[in-house]
Amino acid sequence: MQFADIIIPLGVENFFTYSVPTEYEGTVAVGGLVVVSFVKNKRYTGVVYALHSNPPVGFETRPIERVIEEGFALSASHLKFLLWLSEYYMAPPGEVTRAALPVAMRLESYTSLCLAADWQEDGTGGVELSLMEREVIGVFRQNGEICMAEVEKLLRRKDVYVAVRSLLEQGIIQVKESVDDLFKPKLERLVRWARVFSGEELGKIIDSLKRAKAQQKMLCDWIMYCDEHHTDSLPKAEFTGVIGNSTAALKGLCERGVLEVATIEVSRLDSTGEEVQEMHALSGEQERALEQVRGHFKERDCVLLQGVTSSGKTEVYIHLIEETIRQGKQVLYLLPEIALTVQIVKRLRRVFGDRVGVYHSGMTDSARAEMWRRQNGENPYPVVLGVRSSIFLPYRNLGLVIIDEEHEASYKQKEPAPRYHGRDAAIMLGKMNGAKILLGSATPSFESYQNAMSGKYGFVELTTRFGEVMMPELMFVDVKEYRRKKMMKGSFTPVLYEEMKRVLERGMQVILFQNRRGYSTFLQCNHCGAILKCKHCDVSMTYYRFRNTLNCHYCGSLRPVPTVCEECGQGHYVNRTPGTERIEEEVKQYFPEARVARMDLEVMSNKVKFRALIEEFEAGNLDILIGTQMVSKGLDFERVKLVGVMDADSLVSFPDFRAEERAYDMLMQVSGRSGRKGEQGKVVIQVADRENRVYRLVEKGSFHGFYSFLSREREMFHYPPFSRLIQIELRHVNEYSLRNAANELARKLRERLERRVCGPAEPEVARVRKMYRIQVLIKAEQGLSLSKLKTFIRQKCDELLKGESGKGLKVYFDVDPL
DNA sequence: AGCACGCCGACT
DNA sequence: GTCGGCGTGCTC
Repeated sequence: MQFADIIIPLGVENFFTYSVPTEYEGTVAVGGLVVVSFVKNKRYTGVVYALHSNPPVGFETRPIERVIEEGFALSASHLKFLLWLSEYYMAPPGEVTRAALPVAMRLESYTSLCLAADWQEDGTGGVELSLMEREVIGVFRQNGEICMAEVEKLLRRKDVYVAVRSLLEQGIIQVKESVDDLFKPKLERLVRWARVFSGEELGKIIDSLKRAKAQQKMLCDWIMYCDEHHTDSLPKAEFTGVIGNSTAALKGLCERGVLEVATIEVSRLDSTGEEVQEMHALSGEQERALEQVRGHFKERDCVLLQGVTSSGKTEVYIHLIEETIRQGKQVLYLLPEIALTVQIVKRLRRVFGDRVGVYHSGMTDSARAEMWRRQNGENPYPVVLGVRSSIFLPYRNLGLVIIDEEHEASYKQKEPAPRYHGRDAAIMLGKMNGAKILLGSATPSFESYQNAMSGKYGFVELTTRFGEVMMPELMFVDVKEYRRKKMMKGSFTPVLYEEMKRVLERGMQVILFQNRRGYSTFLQCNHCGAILKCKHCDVSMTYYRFRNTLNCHYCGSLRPVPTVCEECGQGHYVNRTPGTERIEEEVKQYFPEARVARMDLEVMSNKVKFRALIEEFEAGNLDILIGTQMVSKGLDFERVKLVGVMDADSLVSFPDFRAEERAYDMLMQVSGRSGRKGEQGKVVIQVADRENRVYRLVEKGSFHGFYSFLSREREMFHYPPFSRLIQIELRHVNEYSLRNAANELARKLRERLERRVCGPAEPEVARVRKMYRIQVLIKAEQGLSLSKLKTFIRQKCDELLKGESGKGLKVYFDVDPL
């Protein structure tokens, strides 16, 4: 008898052993996809992890029900890659598999029931049927093939299970498991109103839910969400994320007939029929860069290409892609976010036409499945352009991996698990496939730059902007000074105000950049502008108003707010929290003529609104665009002559050891928006903390200087790239139990890891959906065995979970957190 | 993930 | 007492 260990694509830790029916022996292979029943008669697509002949003890195995053929199997190297990911990021294989297989391929069946074909009305075989049983039969007669939940709904009661069960046993009804074909337009689950409710009705329902607090909360949140987003339905996955993830509450609301989970068909993807054009000729510098990249690839797998904005990195990529596919090999081109880089898709398609496949989260499930199948088949796209999840597609003979904007934090997946880094995973994918890897950025991550400087990666630079585009003029303006002189116009220094006026008078455009601050607030001296930092970690401390204390997000230390400024001894600390809405109001006040628009998260989340706004601005129907981070990326506007950074201090003062690195990047990106062809643009950067070293380093304009200056500190404090970090997050409903558990864990870990253990420290958002969170950070210096370390950590966490303080405790790992 | 089981608090 | 909500554990 043969057995197969199967990975079920759920967040479960273990493998599950199934028996291989004799007719499938030889067909079932490691990496293959199989259909198995798991819990009751629910079916899942699983991945074969191993085949063996050791009968498991302690439970009966169930048979594999079906083997999925037709080119859906994972290759050995694909499976190996997924298992590496699971191991490295301390994520259960099931979780990784769930991320790797498009939803449409993770079929799960809905157990449906119907009347047995051979059953006849009068042929009760002498057995008396109960009233309930007869009612159930009636329902089936009317509705044909339906599932349990529907029987319950139609009969408006929940105790039908016994009757259905009994009917099943008598053979009057039968289970009909329909396993859908993998290609059939797959269905998406949608949460929506069961019917239309009036406000009055909703009020009554909310009142009636007094005893069901979770349901009440969920319903209220849902009503608010619908109002805000002008919608009345939401895919279930999103619903779980945005509204709440209590399945019990959702179920309750469905049973009450308030909401329903409907199954909706989703459509397929389109293809481009664009004319293929010649590649652009490279400039001298680009040609030289390309030559250097080729040279490095002869000896090394990875090359870092650092190119200032508009230096034409993409053109270099295009030439490398062309060479690679000419050799019959595949290319993976990774981007941090597809939405803002439509231009790249266009450029690639202009040269490579239909040889470019695009893969991103905006695609429908079936489209993703189709892409997956195509890549696994005879005629895969030679070039895949996509976001981080593209690493999960099958690759035949990968020759080149390009990771554009490799420093972008959005490469790191946070929720849902697995928490992997798209860049690092892609590097590993490339290595496992013997491909070359090209990392590109204007402001590389310290990790990659360190690798380049140490000689592990090849390093190539592009230092001049392409064409007649000049670098903009940077002006740092001291807000503090004008504030003292009472010369501020709201949030505008006279310098920024005058520059804006000048640009607007010429009919040109302005972008104002206001950093989105997340939840944390920091304290700044109202006299000298100094920002309060932690004494041990060199990150700004987070201010908690209700406790009036300062908390270090990294080492966990707490301290009261000093009454006078520790730097100048004169001013006192004030809370800083600006916002884009206020800036908009001020603009309207000071520039009543100007046409203003705000681009924030709301606009960003709506594709139609976003595109409309960009078009308006491009067409010159808007004069001023106010935005957060997003305006710093990918958007090129001809007529923008001025970029104003409202409050650069908020970039620098994030409670994070990477804050300065990110601030540097953002200032560079923002500057890149100003002044395109011919004319030099201006960037006005308003700062209070004028002495901050980041500004000095930005002014000097040398990335290398910036890196060498800050990397010494990173090394001293044992931060990446000189150490690896593993973050352990504990969650619990009870704050005290959580603290106890965290302290116990930290103590256990310290027994062996000693000073490598930091914390427990409270995260910025200390409570999420009723769960308190706390984090323990492990710093592993170079040379320490990561796999041994992870085993040790996991072992200690398991001990904790099994012990007294493990009740109700949840443990999450984040390897290489950002 | 989703289902059964069991605890606990409200209500006849 | 009993009913129903909500947290916990398990699934081959």
